[in-house]
Amino acid sequence: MTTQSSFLGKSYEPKTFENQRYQFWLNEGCFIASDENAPGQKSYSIVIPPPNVTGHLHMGHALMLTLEDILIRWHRMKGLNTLWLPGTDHAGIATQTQVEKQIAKEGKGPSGRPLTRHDLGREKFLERTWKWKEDHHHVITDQMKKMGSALDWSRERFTMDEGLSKAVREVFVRLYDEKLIYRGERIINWCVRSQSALSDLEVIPTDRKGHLWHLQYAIVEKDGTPVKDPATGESTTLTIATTRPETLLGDTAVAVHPDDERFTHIHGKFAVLPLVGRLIPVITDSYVDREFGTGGLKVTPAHDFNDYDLGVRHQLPMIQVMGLDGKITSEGGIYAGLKFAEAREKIVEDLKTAGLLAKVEEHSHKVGLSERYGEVVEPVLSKQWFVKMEPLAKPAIEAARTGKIEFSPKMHEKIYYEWMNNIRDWCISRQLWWGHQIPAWHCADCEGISVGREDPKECEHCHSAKITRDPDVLDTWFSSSLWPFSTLGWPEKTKALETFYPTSVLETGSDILFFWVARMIVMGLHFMGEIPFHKVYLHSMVRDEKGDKMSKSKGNVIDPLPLIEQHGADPLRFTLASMAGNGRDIKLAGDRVENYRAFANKIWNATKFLHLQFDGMPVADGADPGTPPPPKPDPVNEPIIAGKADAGAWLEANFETLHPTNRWILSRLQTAIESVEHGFANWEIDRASMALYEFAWLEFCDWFIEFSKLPLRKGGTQRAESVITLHYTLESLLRLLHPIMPFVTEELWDSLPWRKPTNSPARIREGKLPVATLAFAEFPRVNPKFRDPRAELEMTRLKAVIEAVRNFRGENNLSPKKEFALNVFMKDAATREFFSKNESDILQLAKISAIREIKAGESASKFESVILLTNPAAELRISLEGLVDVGEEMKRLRKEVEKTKVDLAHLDGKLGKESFIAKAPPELIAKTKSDAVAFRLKLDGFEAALKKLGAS
RNA sequence: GGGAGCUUAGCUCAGCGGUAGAGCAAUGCUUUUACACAGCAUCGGUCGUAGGUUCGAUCCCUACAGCUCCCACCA
Repeated sequence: MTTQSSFLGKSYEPKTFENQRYQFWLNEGCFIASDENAPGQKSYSIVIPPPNVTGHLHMGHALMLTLEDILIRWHRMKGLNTLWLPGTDHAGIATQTQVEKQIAKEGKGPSGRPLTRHDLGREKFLERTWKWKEDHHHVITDQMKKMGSALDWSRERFTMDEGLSKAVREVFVRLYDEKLIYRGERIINWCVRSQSALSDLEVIPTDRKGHLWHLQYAIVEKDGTPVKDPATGESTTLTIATTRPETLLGDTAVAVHPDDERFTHIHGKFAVLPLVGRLIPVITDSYVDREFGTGGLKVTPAHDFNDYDLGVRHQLPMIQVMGLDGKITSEGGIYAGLKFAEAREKIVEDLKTAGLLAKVEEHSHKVGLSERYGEVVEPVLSKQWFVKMEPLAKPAIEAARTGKIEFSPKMHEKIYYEWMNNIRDWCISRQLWWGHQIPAWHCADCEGISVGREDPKECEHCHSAKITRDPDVLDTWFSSSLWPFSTLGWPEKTKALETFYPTSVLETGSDILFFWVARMIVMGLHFMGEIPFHKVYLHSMVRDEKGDKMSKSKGNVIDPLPLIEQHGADPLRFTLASMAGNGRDIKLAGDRVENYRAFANKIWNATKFLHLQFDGMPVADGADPGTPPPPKPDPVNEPIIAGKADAGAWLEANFETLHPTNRWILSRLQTAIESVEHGFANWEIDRASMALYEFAWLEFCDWFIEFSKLPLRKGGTQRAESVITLHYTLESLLRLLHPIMPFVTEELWDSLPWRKPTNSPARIREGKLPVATLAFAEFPRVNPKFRDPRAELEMTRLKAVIEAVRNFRGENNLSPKKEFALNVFMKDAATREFFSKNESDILQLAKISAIREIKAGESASKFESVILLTNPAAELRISLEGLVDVGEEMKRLRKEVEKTKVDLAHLDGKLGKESFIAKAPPELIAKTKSDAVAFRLKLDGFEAALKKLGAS
């Protein structure tokens, strides 16, 4: 035997229960969704944005996990067949790099250099990477569990597992057959560091300080004779400004604007390529900006996206001078073999020597850096695989336009359109090993390509057996784009797909709108014929307290794990939930988490307070959480709730006769439920959080519990009523809070004497008994019967009286121990009734020794202070003798007078304006008038009191 | 170059047409048997600047300034 109050520790100590609670949920299968909905049941599903399989939990993950878990737990409590599908991403470059680093540490290759993946060979390297994946996979998944995420782990997927690989292959083959995937030689972004192509999105244009070198090109006729300048008769030269002089090796033209009169005489002529001596044509194109630089442009089709377009337009040769290895190719003549940076130096030097460098300017321009490594990415000409996006994008744009997919915050929809309307083909091949190898075989004989669901034995065009598989793998985002349906079993027609596709919501960081969200919409529509999700919720980036991006190099990374360790997962979750506002960046400061830890502690202690009311009650020790606890004898409330186990039903039945404070808190609870419901439903989770915080702390703890102490002490019916209200409200509050703070609410709820076990359809199907958990307890619903405006008004009045006295006490620095009597002049019968009814509460909470009514004309003392209330209509008079220094009190009164005067002047100002009277709405005028009357009365009262004190 | 967002108390942010709000911080008083991870009270703001619309503007409109982000091919 033990007592209820010893059930809970002294204060909130999350470490003592978080892991056990999570384990309990897992053991009981609380997060497992059913492949089929129960009769009449709806489904709700979210697929997780899969974190990098070898990654670590960062604040972005923590935010994502919190927000999605809130939606998931909320819907599960509302009775939906709820699936949150977990999984991880193979993250091509990131993972491969980590394994390469490990290999490099292990030893030296034959040339004495650190080992590379090439020393191991593709097969061995992939084996190593799989092992690395197996070894590290648990790190991130364990960390996700620490956050409390209610994920259905029985359905966990990995982008390279068998099923998903099958889906990837199926998609590739179909798109290839539909001619939506093609292979072509294009200019692409080449990352020398990773030796791979990158998509446009993986290149970050970054401001770099550089130079603008002005090069001089001699203009000649086709036969090499110099062209004379018509004005001067001198040999013509064209000066061209460039930020990348080394690319001149690959120049195949120079261009000027067709209407640029400065250059009319050189149209159709040729330029002598400096240092190289090659003759290249002068072309005209309106793309050239006359204002920039010298008005002349050098054209390097193989190494610049714009020049590539120009090259295509004018059918220029494309000379690849920058090699994939980061060195100048043999096309670069004497510069061959130099690294790009070295070549630039040498070329500038040589230009100077040759007198072809007109001038050098400082210049700031954009350089493409690799998203992954921050190193310069070079545009080069290369054969790659592409997805033709335009036809695929059309239905995806339509889906948003017709409202089938909604974006929140709204502004992201615009960004989505902007990108989708100007979409470019997606380069999907990567020269890596870790990933889905492209299912295409090249024939050595006919050069044909064979693509198929099964590995071919021979070329499908010429039947030659000399075929080799394309070595490239697919962009990681290719498999991610299939995630909403590949994870549910596609291309098989599974029950899970039928039940959970389209998913309900896609929630992720706004930074991967294009990388991921847009592409999922495209793929979902194309392959499922249906949108992949109904709503897109995009959260903002988490930054440090100064608003700076968190980065390892800056050292300002706030790691969620130590915060969980220190304060618990719930406070971290509450912090993130309360800051996930309107789409602006989240500035996270550690002390916020501390603050919400205090909140958790507050709830903890409120629950302990409730337990105190049951103190001494016998309960079974070590109750098995898996079985419903036996009904507990309840000596306190048995007489009242006899036969009725449901506190809510009892309160509803007896609502009319409840004490106003009880009716008040029940009424306020309905408002809280409404706010939470609205917040959760409308992607305003911060508001839902704040509403709960305020209800729990300010209304329930600060006022209701304080009010309840008196009846609890009194015993009898009053006590029973309070206990039941207290229990009911707290129990509802815990259910309301559960989606945001699952651990502490479950721990506390499980300690309650009257908790009811519940069950889920998935568990029922397995024949499992109900279990005591909030995981699928019913989420509170507004009960209109508990709405009570009269009780709320009564409480507002009561609070006004108590606050007025506390205010007086506070401003005069009076100790709460110092009790004094309150003389009250009551203006009407209703007020008189109010004071007599609430006397004990006022005495208790305002620390008053007695309330005495003073009749009209009667004055208690000269030394008294006056506090005027309009609601209830009363004057509180407090005798100052032996209590407060008269001078101090006069100061306070003068302050009040000043304040009231300002308020009054403002109102009078309004009322004195004819235009206001003529045009403002009548209700407002009436209210302003009555306010003015009240303020004038107040002012008179204060002035009279002041006068009296002054006279004494 | 185009676009979006932001600018409210020392800090982080709500409010978005009728006399400015919260939390934290600061200050004072309290160890009152849920909680000092607490209670009560106080201090603190010409709501970025300048115009306009309106009886009335933090809220709507215009311009400007500062910050942030996204997109884009200025060599």
